[in-house]
Amino acid sequence: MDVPLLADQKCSECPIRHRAVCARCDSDELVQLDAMKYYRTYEVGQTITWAGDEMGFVGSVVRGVATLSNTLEDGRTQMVGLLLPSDFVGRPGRSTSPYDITAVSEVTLCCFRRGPFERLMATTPHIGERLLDMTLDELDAAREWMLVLGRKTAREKIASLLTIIARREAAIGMLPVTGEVTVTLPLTREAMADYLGLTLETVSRQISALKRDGVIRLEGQRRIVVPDIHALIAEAGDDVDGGMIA
Amino acid sequence: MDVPLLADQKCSECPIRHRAVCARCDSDELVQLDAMKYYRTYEVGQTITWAGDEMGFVGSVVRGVATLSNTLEDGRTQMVGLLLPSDFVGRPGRSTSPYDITAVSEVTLCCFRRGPFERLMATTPHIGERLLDMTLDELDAAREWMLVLGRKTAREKIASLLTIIARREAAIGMLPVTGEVTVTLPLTREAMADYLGLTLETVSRQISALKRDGVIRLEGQRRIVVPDIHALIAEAGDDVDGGMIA
DNA sequence: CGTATAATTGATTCCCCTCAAACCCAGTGG
DNA sequence: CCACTGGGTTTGAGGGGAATCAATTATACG
Repeated sequence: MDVPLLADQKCSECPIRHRAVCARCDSDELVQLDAMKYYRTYEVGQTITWAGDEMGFVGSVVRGVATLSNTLEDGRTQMVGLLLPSDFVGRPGRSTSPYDITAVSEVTLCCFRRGPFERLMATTPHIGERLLDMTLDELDAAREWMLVLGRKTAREKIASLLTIIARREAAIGMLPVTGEVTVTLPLTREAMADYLGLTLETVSRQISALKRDGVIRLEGQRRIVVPDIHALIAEAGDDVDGGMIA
Repeated sequence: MDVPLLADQKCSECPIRHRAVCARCDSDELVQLDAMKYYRTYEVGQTITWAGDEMGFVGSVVRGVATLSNTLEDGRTQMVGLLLPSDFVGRPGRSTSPYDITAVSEVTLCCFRRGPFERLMATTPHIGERLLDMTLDELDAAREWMLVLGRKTAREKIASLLTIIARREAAIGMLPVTGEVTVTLPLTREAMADYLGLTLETVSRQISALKRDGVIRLEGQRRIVVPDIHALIAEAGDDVDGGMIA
């Protein structure tokens, strides 16, 4: 790994310090969090928690990508969330997750035991306020995704996913996103299909079609080069772009 | 109308007192809310706000049903939320809604001007806490709906919608839901289609099919009788029922 | 009764799923 | 060095479920 060991990292030097649930905490509050936090790391493919299982902690994704997904009895699964660095895991006041949570790359979580965290929340409005904002953002994202799932064609779905990942990579890395963009897919074709409500074959076919039409180029199978981000956004069929991408 | 006029209703006697954003407020806080609240009523079909427009207030649905929906340039629309009594409208800290909000029945809102409400939130943790809980519940509901949109067949989608409405009516009315249940649809076929990511023709066909198969009966076109709620739940294809229905 | 809106039903088309085979590539071990 | 493996991916052939286009029927309302 080319990242420093996180075992003893101070909150003040944390890479997600200004975006995570602790973003608005002052230095006193940070000291308290610092004292109660601990890190956990998950391998590629490892399950962080199964739907319905007890989860003794909540926390933030520090590094890596995890997914939330729902499954029907007969095995059909739908991904309902993509957790990137700074996203919050778990729900205060509830000890189980209604979703399977899975690491799709190596993931590091900054964890807090549920009880102490809830007690801290009760006395530290900054945390609850930040969590409310983050939750409202996630709700907006979930609702935007409902439009993708319910009304978009397979081609538009693929373009939407690539656009979203480009946006989020831009937001995290603070990179200006204009002209030629390279997106590194954190997901397999199957995971993309589960996110988009498609089959993996259809995902593969549509990616090939976008490549054939010159909208994207592939470098290996996880790197996608987008020569003109606006052409991709147009393929997504959205009304107006969200403003994150110039 | 068979409901009393709400113009001067006291919060303490409000029908949604114990479920809305004000649920945890003590009597002092309630006095403050009482002083700043005002009611607005919308006709059937009236738009409460267009996506992107300024909205000077937030509030709670007191009576009636409203919908949140997203629309693409070419007119495809996807409903992303159903607002029933006690649901919150608007977002603190943001002056526009990303969705169209429409009254599908006559709707009464209990409104608060944005500024005063946000100031009250800053000093009254009970409100923010309740709003966080409500938002987390809505996020769960949105994610559950993503599974419906992404992975269920048309027939399962219809059954899922009927199940959800039955659940929510039960929760609001505090009625025990067992055996034969009657669901009053607040939505037209087209609105159902927009919620389910289908066309109105497919909605109609699947309702006819469920009727033909004895899973439901129609009384008029808005009342649906479910002889055996468990048979309907089975049609929805869900893994395990949510526990609200015995 | 006549009009408008909502709902049902039918005929046909097409997009995506299903089933199936081949391919690519990295890792492993003979 | 190369065959062997296995996961991930691509591509093909065919079928099915929902969309589309179109007509008819019900319901509400003046």
